[in-house]
Amino acid sequence: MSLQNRVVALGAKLSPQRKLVCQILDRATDHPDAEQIFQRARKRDAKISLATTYRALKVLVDLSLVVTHDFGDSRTRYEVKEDDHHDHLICMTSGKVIEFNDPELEALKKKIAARLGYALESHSLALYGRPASADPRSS
Amino acid sequence: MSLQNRVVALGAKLSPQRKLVCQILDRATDHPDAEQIFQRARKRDAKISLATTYRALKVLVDLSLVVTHDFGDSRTRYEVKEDDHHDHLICMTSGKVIEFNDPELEALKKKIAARLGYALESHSLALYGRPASADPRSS
DNA sequence: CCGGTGATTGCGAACCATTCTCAGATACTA
DNA sequence: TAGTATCTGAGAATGGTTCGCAATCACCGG
Repeated sequence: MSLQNRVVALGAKLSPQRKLVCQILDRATDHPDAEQIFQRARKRDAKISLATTYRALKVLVDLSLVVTHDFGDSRTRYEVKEDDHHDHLICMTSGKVIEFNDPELEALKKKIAARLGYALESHSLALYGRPASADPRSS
Repeated sequence: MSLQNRVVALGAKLSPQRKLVCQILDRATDHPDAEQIFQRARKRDAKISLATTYRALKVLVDLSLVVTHDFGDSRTRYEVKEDDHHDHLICMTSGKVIEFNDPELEALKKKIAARLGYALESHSLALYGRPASADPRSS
């Protein structure tokens, strides 16, 4: 189901601006920050404001339809929350973000929390690395 | 070896202000942010500025003697880098930060990066959970 | 001891991402 | 169609962090 349909399904209002932000996130293959989302939104609605972009993103995050990431720079990245959870590896050479899913890792995180007496609610993980193979400049 | 001695060992200057910041970090058992470190420094040097506190922290981080953490609020936390690496679990009920070391997790992170073709250089991990036992309000 | 050179400091201004304020525009309800 | 609540754009405000600058300090050769 598309992000905007899920917004409606949850009973939230879907203004033209929110719809636009939903569509941009649905189509995004990268992990854009608010400014990038705002710039993309602008191309289809020259009047949309950055504040409204932030407000739409907050609504989506509050509905748990979108998740945020912090990749070490000081900008919050946004991504549609999919059923298959994944974490990220950031290439320190090219800046590229690689998604990965590792069931063993997921299980281990829960296990560690449980061992400490906690029920895991969420987590943030980012791996930072450089290409290991022959060409360290490859992206 | 104390943090300030390590600074000297690396050939960096140790001004009274930097020395003070080093001592505060060495004694800290929590994960203070810059403002907290500044307030603690003030108690022994009423003239020290917040900017100098930030500058001293930057020197220590650049020397890889101190690491930073982001626990989801918008303040950077500082911690002396010890030989034994650990990650953190943040209690969403009390805000308490629990350190843990899990060799299996460390190995897995490296393995995942390697599988993707990367050499792991660093990572950031924070688990967020709530007490799993009888009393969900316990800290 | 003394001046020179470069690093460090305190202060306040500047920055940047994000949030807030507020008045006007919209949308649903009755 | 009026009433009420929500949303929007614009720009000001905020909070953590960094910068610019003049004053100060530390160390060196003489």
